[in-house]
Parts: sequence; structure tokens; C-alpha cells
Amino acid sequence: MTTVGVPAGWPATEEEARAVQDRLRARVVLDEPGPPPGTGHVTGVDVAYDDERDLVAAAAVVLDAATLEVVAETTAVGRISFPYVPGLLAFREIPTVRAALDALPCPPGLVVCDGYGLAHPRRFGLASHLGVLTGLPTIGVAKNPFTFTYDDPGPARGSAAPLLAGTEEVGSALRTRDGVKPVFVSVGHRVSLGNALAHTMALTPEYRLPETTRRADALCRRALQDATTRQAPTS
DNA sequence: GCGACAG
DNA sequence: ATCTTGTCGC
Repeated sequence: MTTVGVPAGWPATEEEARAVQDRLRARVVLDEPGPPPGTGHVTGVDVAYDDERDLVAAAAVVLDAATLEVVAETTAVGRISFPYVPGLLAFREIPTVRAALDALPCPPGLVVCDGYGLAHPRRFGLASHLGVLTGLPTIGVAKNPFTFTYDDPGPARGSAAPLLAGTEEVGSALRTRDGVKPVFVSVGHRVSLGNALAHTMALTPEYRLPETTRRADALCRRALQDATTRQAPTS
């Protein structure tokens, strides 16, 4: 487990944070297909918080894309770097997530984020931001439609419908389980929407949420517990 | 001005 | 995100 502080020069106000997004947005790459689904590595990242103790724990879990077996996993703990503000989630999650990614012993391949990429008020959500900073291909898979609208996809797993910001398509509502609420997929960096959807399908053979985020979610919660409890770690 | 709003 | 018991079902 790595320990991280808030990076020097990290935005302190919402105004500064929005300015950073407006500046970095130009560096997002949207014309690459990204890694083919089912090959190489796929890495899930997620974060858990303890606002009381000003603690944040992140986890990165690398899966073999073909078998979905765990190849490697890391955690990082730090101080909360930004309050939760809708549209500025990346400033709260990225420092600790980066530390976890940096600690991995192998290349992460495609990174799957718990949240949005292009589907964002300024078209620069967590997944896009993390992609630009790391250079890695990223996608976002969110559990809620945020401020966007969509027509309900068909009831069968694999059905998808456009996720809309007004008339602009910013992602897809994708049904990953028959008759269950869809997830909301958007492109982050260096991946096409079609490939993002295919990856999400490959990562959901059994549950609504991708194995990557399920594994990362469980691990960062454990890491936060261990950091809070300060007792014998589970592993 | 008011309400809504990824995690 | 997080606060939180039992409960229905495979």
C-alpha cells in the first residue's frame, strides 16, 4: 500500500478546477479504437472515502481480459484532495488512483473508471482526465445517468441506447443484465465508443457492473478499513 | 433565483 | 460516496 499527499499545485477552488478541465480537454484523443476486447490487460480503479478522518483509499486491479482472472492489484491511501462537487469528481479521485496505478508491477492496459469520460458538463470527466494524465486508454462506466437523458434500451442484455446531453450523444446506456437497470458507458481517452461497449459486455458475464469495478470497489473498501483500523492487514 | 447533480 | 437489518431467492 502506497501513501500519497495532495499534489503540489492541485486546484483548491472550483473555479481553478474548471479552468484545468477547460485547458486539458484539448488533449483528449478520440480517434483511436483502443485495445481489442478480450486480449491483454484490463484494469479497474475505484476509490473509497472517510471524510471524518480525511482519508481516501484507491485500488487498481489488473485482470486478464480473456479469463477475467486477477493478474495484479495495488492500493494507495491519502488525504482527500477536493470536496465532492458534481462535475469535478476527478479532482477528488485522481491523485490516489494515480498512485495505485503507478505501483502496479505490470502494464494496466485499458483502464475502466467508475464514472464518466466524455459524458460530462465540459466533456472532460474522470476517465478522460485520468487518460490524459497517464496517456493510457480509458473508459467510464457509471451507475447513474447523471444529468443526461436516454431512452430505455431493450430488456435484453446487450441492448443499448444513446446517452444524450440535449441532442449530443455523449455515451450509451447499456443493458448488461436482462431486465436490470442499464449502466452508462462513455469514452475516456484513446478508445472508441463501440470498443468501450464491447469491453463492458466482456466484463459483465455475471453481474450488472464490470468485474473490474467490482474487484476494485471491494479492494479499496478493504484498504480504507485497514487504514482506519490500523490493525493487522487482511493479506 | 431554484433545483438537480458521476462518486 | 456513506449511514445500515433483515430478507427473499438462486
